[in-house]
Amino acid sequence: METNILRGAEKVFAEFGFHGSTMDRIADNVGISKQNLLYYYPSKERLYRTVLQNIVDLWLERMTFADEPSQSPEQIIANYVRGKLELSRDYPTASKVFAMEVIAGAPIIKDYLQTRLKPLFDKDIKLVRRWVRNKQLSSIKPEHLFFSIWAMTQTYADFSVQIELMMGKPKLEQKDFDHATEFLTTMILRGIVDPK
Amino acid sequence: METNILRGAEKVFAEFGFHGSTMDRIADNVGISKQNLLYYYPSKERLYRTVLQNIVDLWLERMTFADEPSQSPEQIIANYVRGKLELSRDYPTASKVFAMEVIAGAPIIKDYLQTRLKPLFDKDIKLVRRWVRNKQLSSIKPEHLFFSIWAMTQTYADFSVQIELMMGKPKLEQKDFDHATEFLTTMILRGIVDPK
Amino acid sequence: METNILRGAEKVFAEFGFHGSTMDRIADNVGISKQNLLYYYPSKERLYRTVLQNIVDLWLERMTFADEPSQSPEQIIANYVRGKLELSRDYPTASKVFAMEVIAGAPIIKDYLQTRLKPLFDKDIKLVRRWVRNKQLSSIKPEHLFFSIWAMTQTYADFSVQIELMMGKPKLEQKDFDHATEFLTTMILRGIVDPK
Amino acid sequence: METNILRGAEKVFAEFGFHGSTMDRIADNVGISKQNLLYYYPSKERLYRTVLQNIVDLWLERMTFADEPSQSPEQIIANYVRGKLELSRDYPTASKVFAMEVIAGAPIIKDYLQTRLKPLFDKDIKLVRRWVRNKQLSSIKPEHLFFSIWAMTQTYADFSVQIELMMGKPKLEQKDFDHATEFLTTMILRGIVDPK
DNA sequence: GATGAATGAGAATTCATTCAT
DNA sequence: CATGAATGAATTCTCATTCAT
Repeated sequence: METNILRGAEKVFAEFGFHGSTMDRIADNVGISKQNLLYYYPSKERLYRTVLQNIVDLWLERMTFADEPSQSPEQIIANYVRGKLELSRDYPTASKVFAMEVIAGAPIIKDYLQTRLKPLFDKDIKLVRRWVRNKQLSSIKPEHLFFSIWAMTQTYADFSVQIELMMGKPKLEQKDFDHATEFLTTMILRGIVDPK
Repeated sequence: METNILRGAEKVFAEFGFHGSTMDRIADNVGISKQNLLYYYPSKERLYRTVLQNIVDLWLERMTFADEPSQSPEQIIANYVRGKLELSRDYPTASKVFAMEVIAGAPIIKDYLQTRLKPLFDKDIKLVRRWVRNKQLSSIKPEHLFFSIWAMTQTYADFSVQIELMMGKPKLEQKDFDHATEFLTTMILRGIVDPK
Repeated sequence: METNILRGAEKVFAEFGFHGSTMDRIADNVGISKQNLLYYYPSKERLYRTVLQNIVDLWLERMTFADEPSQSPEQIIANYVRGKLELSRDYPTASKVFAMEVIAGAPIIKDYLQTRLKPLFDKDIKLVRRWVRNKQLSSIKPEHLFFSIWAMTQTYADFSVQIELMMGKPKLEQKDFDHATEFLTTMILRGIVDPK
Repeated sequence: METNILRGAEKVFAEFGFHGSTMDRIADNVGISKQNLLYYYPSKERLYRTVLQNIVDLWLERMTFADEPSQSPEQIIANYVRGKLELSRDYPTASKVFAMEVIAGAPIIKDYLQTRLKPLFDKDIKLVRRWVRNKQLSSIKPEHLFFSIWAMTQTYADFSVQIELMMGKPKLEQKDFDHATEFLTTMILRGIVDPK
């Protein structure tokens, strides 16, 4: 039941934002009464926090490099992009809720990002810097590489409506994600690795 | 006065979303009374639509290539990226309002995007296709190029809080936008132009 | 168990009044679950009535003179005052619940007071009148004697917070009740008995 | 309007206590809409505090001796009792609200009593002590004199229902207050002044 | 233009109570 | 006896909006 609720709530939060979502609508969406919803989550904010927490946990796990020392920078980055795109494909509403929270100034998860994401980010930055020093990558600012990858991959979830509109189709298909993967990995890798 | 109101409203809408923004807060932000605000804009939705309209106009103008037949693809794309980044730097709240609207499913501006942006987008796509055909660009899917550029440039406005957190600074500076410009243009161009 | 519940409920009712008391809080106070509380008392009003019933029974028993024909008026009145003060000392929360009920207009116990207390009161009034006729007491209105005694003795329970505040101590002690007894009996008896 | 509201609210608070009073009922009582009530007092607690504040101000003013150095202790005390009884007669609902607040532990006005009433009380206590030392009064504990007078005079407001029930009349009349005044002043003065 | 007063339509909670197990 | 789940009926409070001045 709790899982059902969280799924339904996530969908509503993604569409209406925190303030625009009503407990009534969420309850409807889950198929229970508003009071029963409040039985499980004693307040809207608590429910939102729980939804957000789950999302952030899922997110953090994939916002940093998998530690695979045996792989080349190219392989690691390609895998990373692929993983992020899969996340956008499989959890689009989660991505939207996360996006809205951050755009609105991350009032709830600021601390969490600071204490949890930042250290992992710093570690990854160092790794990319080493690759640059070793001439495995061209001379780039690693921070911006990450901001770009995050943006480009998450946009397929967050801005899906715009993308669908531009593509002239009602829903993104697997094929589109394949193309995105192909495009992004190719562009990024060619863009940041010096030609031999 | 109207301009003042729109500026204030935009800021509030960016932070709280449509539903989370109250006429009271907007009025406060502008420095007038709620009733006076309603004198200028007879309803909250009307105010929101006006804000959004202004944003979209600004946006559309820059979401497509400037028509400069004398320039090379590289120059056009580089200018485009630069322009989009300037927009993010100069109108971050506008960008956020636009982003929230689109993430929420573009309930208000869907039609507008369909009728106004889509044709321009199609035209640009054709242009890029021609460049590809002429081997001026490598063999890429043009749609994804646009989605990526939009995402990467707008992220400096929309996700500024996250970026600032990761950079460990309270506010993005001109220098950061310079680095972003440098990084993005370099990566994109190297990424989509075959080495000679 | 029932006794435990009644004790806990009385405490809560005394602090929050009928409307301000929740079954949850009472259950908490007793150390059982709300549903279990409802197993013993099927409704909040039923519980309140029971609490009140017990209090009123205790009260009525002491709101009238003990029938001791062998004693002098002075002795009877002194004993009465003493007894009422002991009641305030030993059952302060009961007194408070009773007080709140009466102040609020006695919606529940009006009938009970009418049918049970009134006759006893009338009997006592007659007795005091006889004493007055016999010159054992000075010429007073007996009703007001009772209202005064009730008020003065119950105030040590009902207004204990104010009294403690004025006395500058966290809790009334036995000594304070001794002083009150001494003061009240002396003042009352000197006040209503003609000096010889 | 504000005065109307406060009067109506006082009546409702006196009958139902803070928790039992609803904004709806108060609004009804005043003859305005609930929302309009909230326009004037933005929350129930704020309204209650205001009502209580007014009452306490009225109360404090009369809970201590008027400073009349020219008068004898007997005169001062008699006037004091008279004044308190008038207060009970003229502001019975105010008295009830005050009583309920104190009985419930004075959650709101504890501080106020501590900082405002206590100093005045201490001053009066000292004055009575001097009278005792000067043999103008018999050897009594002054604190208890005050607690008793407060209780005896306020009971005609707070416990009016019980008193009316015992007197067998629907409402206390001026005559009853005259009798109470007569009874109380006589009993108290004879009770605390040594016969000459 | 500007502002005080008023209100209808929600929305989040609270809480007593019921039901099934 | 005890407890998790569920709900109807309030109740407080918010907020856009209207109206009169």
